[in-house]
Amino acid sequence: MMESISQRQFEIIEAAGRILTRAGTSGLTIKNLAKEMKFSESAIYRHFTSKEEIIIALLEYLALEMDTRHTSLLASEQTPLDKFTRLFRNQFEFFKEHPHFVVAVFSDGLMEESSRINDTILKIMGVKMKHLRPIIIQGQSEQVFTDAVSAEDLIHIVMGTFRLQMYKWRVSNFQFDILQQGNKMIHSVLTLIKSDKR
Amino acid sequence: MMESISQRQFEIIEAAGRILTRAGTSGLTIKNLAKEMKFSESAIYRHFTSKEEIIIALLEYLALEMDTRHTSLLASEQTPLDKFTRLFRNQFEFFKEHPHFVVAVFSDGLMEESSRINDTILKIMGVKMKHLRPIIIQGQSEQVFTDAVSAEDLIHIVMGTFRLQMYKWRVSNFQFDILQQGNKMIHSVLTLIKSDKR
DNA sequence: CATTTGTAAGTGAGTATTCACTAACTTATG
DNA sequence: CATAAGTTAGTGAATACTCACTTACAAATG
Repeated sequence: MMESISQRQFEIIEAAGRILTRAGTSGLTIKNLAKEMKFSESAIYRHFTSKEEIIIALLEYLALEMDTRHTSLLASEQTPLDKFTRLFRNQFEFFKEHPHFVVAVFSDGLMEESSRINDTILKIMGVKMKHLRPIIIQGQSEQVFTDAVSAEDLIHIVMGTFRLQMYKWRVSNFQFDILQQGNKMIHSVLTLIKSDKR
Repeated sequence: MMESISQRQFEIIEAAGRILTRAGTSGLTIKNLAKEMKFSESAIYRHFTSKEEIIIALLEYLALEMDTRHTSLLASEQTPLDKFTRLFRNQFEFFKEHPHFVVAVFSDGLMEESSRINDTILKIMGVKMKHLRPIIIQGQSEQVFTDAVSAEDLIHIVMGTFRLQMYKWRVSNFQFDILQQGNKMIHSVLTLIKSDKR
């Protein structure tokens, strides 16, 4: 694990992000990264021991950022419905600002061989679920969400819907407005999982 | 497009499938493919002009196979509920028999290099939706599925749930029983989209 | 204060390896 | 014997990564 990150390291993962957005996972090479940083390939290795470490730093940063973001977002007293809507709106806003994370997280092509990278991606999904789960459970106990389906299954359905939305956005090359489409989709899911269908 | 496929070509895409299952998209190289076929690399090129053609042949085969499979499956007169359940059970059974297709279809690793491959993957998703859509619409008009949410959004939610199930199966290295888990999940989705939640 | 020593962050020219793909030749088969 | 299907032995391009060396600046020391 990387304890904390230097300024230069941060610049590098930002550059990596820009490359991911522009050229996808296969475009993320040390050569391109060096070009983006406007220095030589070998200089990259002054700041990271391997390419894998760069990707993991990028993903770890996302996980941390997402966790703190959601924690502060959900701190206040609100109805489960509000929290639910806020959580996803916040996600869509974040990914709209940083589309390269969509490429990173929703691409399995990113170093299949590395189980560490896969684990970090799963960790990110875990962070999201960590915040979603209490909302769902609270909603169910307050009878605002249906309990005809288990909380875990509700989470699965909601996450699956979200992920597919991201996938569609990505394959469209970020052409449509993810905020509008995403919120529309979340509203539909919400309609489904509410106790009464109104 | 490939009109029809020779016996040898079929053997090659089968071998490609085995490699995908075992080693993922990054393991699918001409060298590995040749080894799997027990002949030299160059012999592959007697049967396909490029690696891209092999992948496309694999995906086209899946699309065709899936289309005919579903067409015959859904021919008989049945309730939308039956059709829905059958459609997905059939899918899970198919992927259980041919897990490499999960790797191929749900990996973006294959995608980036070639827009043709990307298009073929989208085509496969399209085939699935082609069969799902009339079921949903019929179900809505018969009041068995809710119409509080549009058919397109229902399709999205159902497809997203399915895809996430496949993703989980894949990252678990096909460890759990996809038939059991999948059917359980489909039952949950069905509970949600039914007009009355029973 | 002047000089030595240490270090962080660069450079450019390599390394070995892997990749998809090809040319020329041989063998098997109908 | 003509063609289909295989082989050996390459190609150039790309990959992640390493090497010896340099520059700029900071800290330690006589």
